[in-house]
Amino acid sequence: MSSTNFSKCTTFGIIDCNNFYVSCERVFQPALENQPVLVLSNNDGCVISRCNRVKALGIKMGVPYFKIKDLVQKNNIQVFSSNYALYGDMSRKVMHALASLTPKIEIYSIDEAFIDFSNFEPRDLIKLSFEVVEKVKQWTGIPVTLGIGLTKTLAKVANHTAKKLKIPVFDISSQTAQNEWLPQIPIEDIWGIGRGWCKRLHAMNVFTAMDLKNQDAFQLRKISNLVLANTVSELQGKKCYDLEEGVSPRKQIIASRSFGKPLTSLTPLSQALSFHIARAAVKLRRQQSLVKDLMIFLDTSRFKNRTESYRASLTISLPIASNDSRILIGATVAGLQKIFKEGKEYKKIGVMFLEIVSKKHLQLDLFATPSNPKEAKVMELMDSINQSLGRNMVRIAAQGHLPPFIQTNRKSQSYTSCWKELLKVKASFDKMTLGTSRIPSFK
DNA sequence: TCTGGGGTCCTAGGACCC
DNA sequence: TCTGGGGTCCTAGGACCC
Repeated sequence: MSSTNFSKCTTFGIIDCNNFYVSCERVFQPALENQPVLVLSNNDGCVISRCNRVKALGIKMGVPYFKIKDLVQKNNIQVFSSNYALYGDMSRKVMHALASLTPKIEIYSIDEAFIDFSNFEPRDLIKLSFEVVEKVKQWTGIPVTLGIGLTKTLAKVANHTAKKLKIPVFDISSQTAQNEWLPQIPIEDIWGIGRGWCKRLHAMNVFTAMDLKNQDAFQLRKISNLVLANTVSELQGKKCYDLEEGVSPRKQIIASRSFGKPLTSLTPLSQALSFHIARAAVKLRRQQSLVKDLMIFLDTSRFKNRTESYRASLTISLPIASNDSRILIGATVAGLQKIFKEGKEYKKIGVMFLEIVSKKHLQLDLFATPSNPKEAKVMELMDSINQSLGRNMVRIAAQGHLPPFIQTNRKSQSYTSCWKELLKVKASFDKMTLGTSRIPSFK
């Protein structure tokens, strides 16, 4: 391929933070750098982030913590409850750095972003990629891996390969690289191939990324679905997914939590539900949207037997779409009473905003009274107070006191979101020699 | 004793209409 | 009482992602 042709090719990069939550904890506690570390989900339930040493011990993603406690003790693994405020802030820092170093990015998840690498000469591209990895680490402390390919799916494959090879950058754009590596990648490691498809593809003697690439996307479409056919096309280098810039508003917002200990009576359940509705409403207002239909749900433990288990949900349609926490909470109180059943041990409650509309396109009911603009001001004011003084500083009375239902025993400090918990750095200057490059020691 | 939370997209099938 | 064929829209649920 001539270089003129090459410059017209679309090329994608994907950058992925290594063991993101663990890496965030390590930034603020460098002593953890060479120790085994893992991070747990809400209520310290499951393992959701592991450093390489923990992975090597065979501790799988999503495994319940109580099942590995012995292993943790034996190997002296440092365990953290999740600290989402911290991870969110670190994510913003990483994305900001990335945006300043590359032409165009799409934030794909808390720890991943696609990059538009089109129109680069291969040599420049590799040089830039190494620079990006180095600068992100230098500016944020977070180690990252970068994969490059002709499509998003191939870039993901490249990223996966880089991690396997323990190198910071890997480019799978060339046919040579694809011929060498695709036969070594099992289909379960491909973006978009989950457990269900994996099983069916195995039955068709498709085991590796190369096997899948060699399928006829058109024929496969007839017995599968669009997503799988697109994955095959993308492995063949035919672009199906573009870079999506800007943040698109959520089409659905969910807020729910499991309880540390089961709840049995209506009042605390109602408070917990109000708490989640208020959280979801903040997200709704942030993206300038309103909700028309919402669903509340209630659940006992997933792991109970059938006779004891109970789950129920109720969809509520508002007469006029709203984002006012008071209206949303008010609308659900009666609904919760309807689905609540006495004598059950509830483990989880939550809300889903299903039908979300833009504030600009609000349809008024023929008989509805238009909302008072002063009412909207109340929510604005509440959000701004909570933003500057801390979450939940002002809340709706129905939420009751702060939720006692979430258990986190091993949370690190809120280094980036709470003045009282800023990192304290003590420098001792006694050993420092002026005029040399020696750095003071930090405690 | 102890098992996360938040999203997207697609498809099948039912209801309803002409 | 018997009986066609096609279209749209909506919803629940599945599969996948991080």
